[in-house]
Amino acid sequence: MKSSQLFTKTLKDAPADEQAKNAQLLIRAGYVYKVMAGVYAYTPLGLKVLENIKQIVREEMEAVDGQELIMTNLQTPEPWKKTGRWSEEVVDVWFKTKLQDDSELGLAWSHEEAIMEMMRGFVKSYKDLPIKAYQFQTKLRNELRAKSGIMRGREFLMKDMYSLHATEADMDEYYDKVIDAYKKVYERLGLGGDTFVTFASGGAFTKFSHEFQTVCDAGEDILYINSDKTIAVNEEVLEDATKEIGVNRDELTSTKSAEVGNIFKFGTEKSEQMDIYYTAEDGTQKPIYLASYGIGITRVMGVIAEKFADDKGLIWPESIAPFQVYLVQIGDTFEQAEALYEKLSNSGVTVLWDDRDVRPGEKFADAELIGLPHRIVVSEKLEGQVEYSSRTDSEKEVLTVEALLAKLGN
RNA sequence: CGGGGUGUGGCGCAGUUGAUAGCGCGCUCGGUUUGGGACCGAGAGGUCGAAGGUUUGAGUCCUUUCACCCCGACCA
Repeated sequence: MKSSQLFTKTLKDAPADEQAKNAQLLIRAGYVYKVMAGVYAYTPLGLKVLENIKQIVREEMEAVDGQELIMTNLQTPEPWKKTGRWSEEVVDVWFKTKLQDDSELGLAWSHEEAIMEMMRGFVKSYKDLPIKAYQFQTKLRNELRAKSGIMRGREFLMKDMYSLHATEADMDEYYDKVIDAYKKVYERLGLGGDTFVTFASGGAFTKFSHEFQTVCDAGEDILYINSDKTIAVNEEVLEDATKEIGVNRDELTSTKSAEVGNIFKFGTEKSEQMDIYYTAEDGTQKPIYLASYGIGITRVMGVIAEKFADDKGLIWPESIAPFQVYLVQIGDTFEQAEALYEKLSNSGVTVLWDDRDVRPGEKFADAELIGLPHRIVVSEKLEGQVEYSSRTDSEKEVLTVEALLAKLGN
């Protein structure tokens, strides 16, 4: 894509009403547009990042037999009334509205009840289980206070998967498989080394649920980690968890972290509350075991923006960058740039070609702000060769086009 | 929801003791430039978050209200 075709413009100054680093950089570079507190639009560059994150998550969910679907944002109250979660005392983030005939609706903040209601008609027999279904959906939550840019919004994109099982053992086994799948996701997102599976507070029916916490200064949680990084505990449950696993609190060091995933065993609670049963092999009616698995897609994007940025701008991991290469065209080199653009595109390398009629300094500054992994310069000075540098290492090398292609792995 | 702060062109800001708005960036046109956000000249663009009030006169004072940011509480 050519830079001249992007409708977004980069900004030298961040808006004064944003403090969070992720929001400042994402707005300055043209990835997001703020509509109101906690509500952001994703412009073409930002959408590409989201789609790349989604694709990684999608592949790993498919690898554990997840089936993708999409549920609705408008929800009927009945299923939520059965589980008690329509009550604003129980769930205080509901956006509620009404149809013209005055009947009530809720705007989706989660989908456990919704998917169970849907499954009522599909799960009749033990032969129908297990079921693993996931979606990417916009969640709407009327948070008292939105903050930290796109890391805690009132409208955000989430991957939520639900698994339904005939037995607890089957649920437990699958739950552990999803933990491994999640680890692969964070690994591929470049967060592997800094992301921990932690004990977290859960409902009465599971002593602990698990969170995936990524070390991040902008996070809202405090994580306690041991020296060889094999144990990480959320401060919320520090007392109980240290007792449970028998570690001494003094052996743990604390760090700020952001919750990038949350998995949860509901067990048969929803099934029983909603009166949804399957027929077992022996002909009896039995409740369904439910577990849910969330990853905040937009939050992950915010965490990555925060963690990897430097004083010049964003730094995207190769796996989710909107384009692989920022092509800086200097001087009267349009045809050379075009040929290189074609060549790279044909070999599967995505390129943002800065074809604008602006001075080189501005292009270099924008290359850094936008944060693509690789920068290539085409200039008359280079006499047909190209200059390569990576976003994380300012050392430049002059290469032939062939050598460049080899370097980019083609 | 409690506390603190801020709202002036797209963005960042200035407007002293009240006299109907100014700077930088960006934008348009012309020219000179062209490897690290150039320079010269000429322009366009705001009624000062909103409503009400005081006053001959309000961006500046008063009241109400809305929005945004930060801290806290909350986050099933």
